[in-house]
Amino acid sequence: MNLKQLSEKLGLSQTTVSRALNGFPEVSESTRERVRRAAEVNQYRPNLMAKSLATGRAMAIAHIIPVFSKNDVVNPIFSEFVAGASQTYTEHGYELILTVADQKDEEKIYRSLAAKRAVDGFFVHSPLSIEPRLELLTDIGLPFVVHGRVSETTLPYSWIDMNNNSAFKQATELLLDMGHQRIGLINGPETLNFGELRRQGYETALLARGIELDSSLVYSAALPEQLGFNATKELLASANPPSAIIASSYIVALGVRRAISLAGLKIKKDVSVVIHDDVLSYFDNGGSEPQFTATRSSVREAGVRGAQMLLDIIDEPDRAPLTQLLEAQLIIGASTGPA
Amino acid sequence: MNLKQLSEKLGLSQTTVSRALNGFPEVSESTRERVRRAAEVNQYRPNLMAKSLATGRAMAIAHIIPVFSKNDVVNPIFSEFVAGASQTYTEHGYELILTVADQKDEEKIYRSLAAKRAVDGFFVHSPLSIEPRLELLTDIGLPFVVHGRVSETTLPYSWIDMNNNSAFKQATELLLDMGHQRIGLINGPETLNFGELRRQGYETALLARGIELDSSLVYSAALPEQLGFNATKELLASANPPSAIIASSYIVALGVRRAISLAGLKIKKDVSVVIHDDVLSYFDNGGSEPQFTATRSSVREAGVRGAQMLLDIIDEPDRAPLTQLLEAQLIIGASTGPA
DNA sequence: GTGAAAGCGCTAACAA
DNA sequence: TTGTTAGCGCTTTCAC
Repeated sequence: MNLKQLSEKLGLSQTTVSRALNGFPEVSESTRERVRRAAEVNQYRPNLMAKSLATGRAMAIAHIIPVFSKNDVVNPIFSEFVAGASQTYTEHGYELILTVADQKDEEKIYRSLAAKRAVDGFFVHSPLSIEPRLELLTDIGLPFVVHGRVSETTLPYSWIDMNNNSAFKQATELLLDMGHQRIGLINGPETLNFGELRRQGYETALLARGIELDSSLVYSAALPEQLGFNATKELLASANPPSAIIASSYIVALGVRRAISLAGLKIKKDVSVVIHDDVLSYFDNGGSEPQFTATRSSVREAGVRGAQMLLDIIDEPDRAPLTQLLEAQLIIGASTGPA
Repeated sequence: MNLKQLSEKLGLSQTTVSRALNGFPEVSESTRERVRRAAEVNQYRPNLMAKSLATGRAMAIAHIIPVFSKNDVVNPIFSEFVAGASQTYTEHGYELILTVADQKDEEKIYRSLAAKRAVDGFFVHSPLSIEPRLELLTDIGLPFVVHGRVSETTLPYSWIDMNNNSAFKQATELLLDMGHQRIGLINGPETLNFGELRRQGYETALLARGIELDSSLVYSAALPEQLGFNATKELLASANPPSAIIASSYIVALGVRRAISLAGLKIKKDVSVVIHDDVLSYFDNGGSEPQFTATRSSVREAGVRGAQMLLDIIDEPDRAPLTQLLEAQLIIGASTGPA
């Protein structure tokens, strides 16, 4: 059933029916009600393409997830973030267009989506510290929000991010408070902004206590599961092994656990920091439950809020860039001191 | 730049330009080349909405991911599957519309997307053993492919799935061959088809060796990480604990590992079965690398192929339903016998 | 408060 | 081989 058929059935013009359904003020309440009811009964849904063509709004947002190599695993936090965003879009009548693209194809994809008029805005994931997409998107001219931040730029842009720096600072401080002096860090790639910030937080905390930085305690790379495993194995086998390890992601933590268990060491306590779904610190495990559910739902919440920001920008394109820094929560159990 | 402007620039009609660009045969090669070049130079991209309105094809596929409760974690395998599908769609000029929806809203979403003419087909995820969406989608009439299978139905439908049954049968046989007699199974929800099939595979293997089924060795539920941890703790604490445990998913396996490590047991060998990204069996870990990369990329491949199936069906809607059963690969290290 | 008509940008009969 | 024309289904001026 389309507008024409519905309006004929009602003995009204398309105009009036359209106005009634879209809440225009000049329609009488009685007609509006009659139209509403008929639309309901006949399950009338405006054709999205026709509507978009007429209004110039695609009613869709694109999320572009970059993968950095052919077999790069898609970070599970995207699922949660996107799940949250999807919820917001659905509530506002928008669709979420998802494209998982090799990093080298990204520019083409952004441009193509914009030129085709297929979307009203973009969500940018996995920002680099130096981020060429910022210029690209500013050039394209459609609204966008970055999931994360870009450290080196003078371009204004909107973003939503967890406070990675402070979270890692806190996690490190916590370990220091418990008496640990040698703390390993297995970080994500430091060309990505969050990796840079996390390392900064870690170093800030150590330096504040007068502890010298020891680069042999820090690993940083992609390939997270293997990295976690190998790095931990090396750390534990070294002459002067750390008594605690901070793992920068859920996946890395898997490898850490496996290596610790293999070494015959017992984890006496897990400490989790809620940054996305990442589990940060491993040591002294007394058997407490990691808070995966809680952490996952915090990413989803970030997706909900980020999407809301983007829709706000679309509605009012000339406002100044919006930003949101979400404070990470430390989830900890009782301290038992160093192993 | 739109068609009209481009055609005026070229001194041709819109029709000719359109035909040249869309590969219609009646255009002379010289004009076609001239048009192509101009389109390239001017970065012309047909307006998607206008094109869709004119052709009646949305050039988009919807993937609807159900979540079963508010804080239900989105299974990471979806990321990979969707990543693979995205790749196929991009190559064919389709967009992927992703909606993560509470299960109770699903019907509304399918119907709405179809009624709005926003998509040309659906991908159905997380099928139940008894699946109401099958009837719904048959009623809606748009092409669809199920990621997984539905056991109880007479409706014809297309699907792509891993052979869960045979994979779990093989995994169980492998453990049996190594001398294990008491084998735990921590399964996903058995109302979901894959859970049902996995249990069947496990039981088939045991029965074939004349081993009696012991329901106290089998757990089945959602909440995978906690389930894995709690179930393993119980299993290990029981009077007659298993010497090997089959974990039905990556997330469950996390919990299993944690519980094993806490119990002071050493995992001597991991056995992984490549079904999506799931890690199935835990015991006797000698330190071999789990093949996460390989397993993840196999899900992605399933996404690539599944999307291709759906596009094929869209191109030729009257063909019989297509199906693909992908055989799971066992990835194992050397056997060391029971713990 | 309601309607007629033009137009969004493209495709596809039908003509030439 | 190319062009003319009529839609696709909706929104939006403009007129009544």
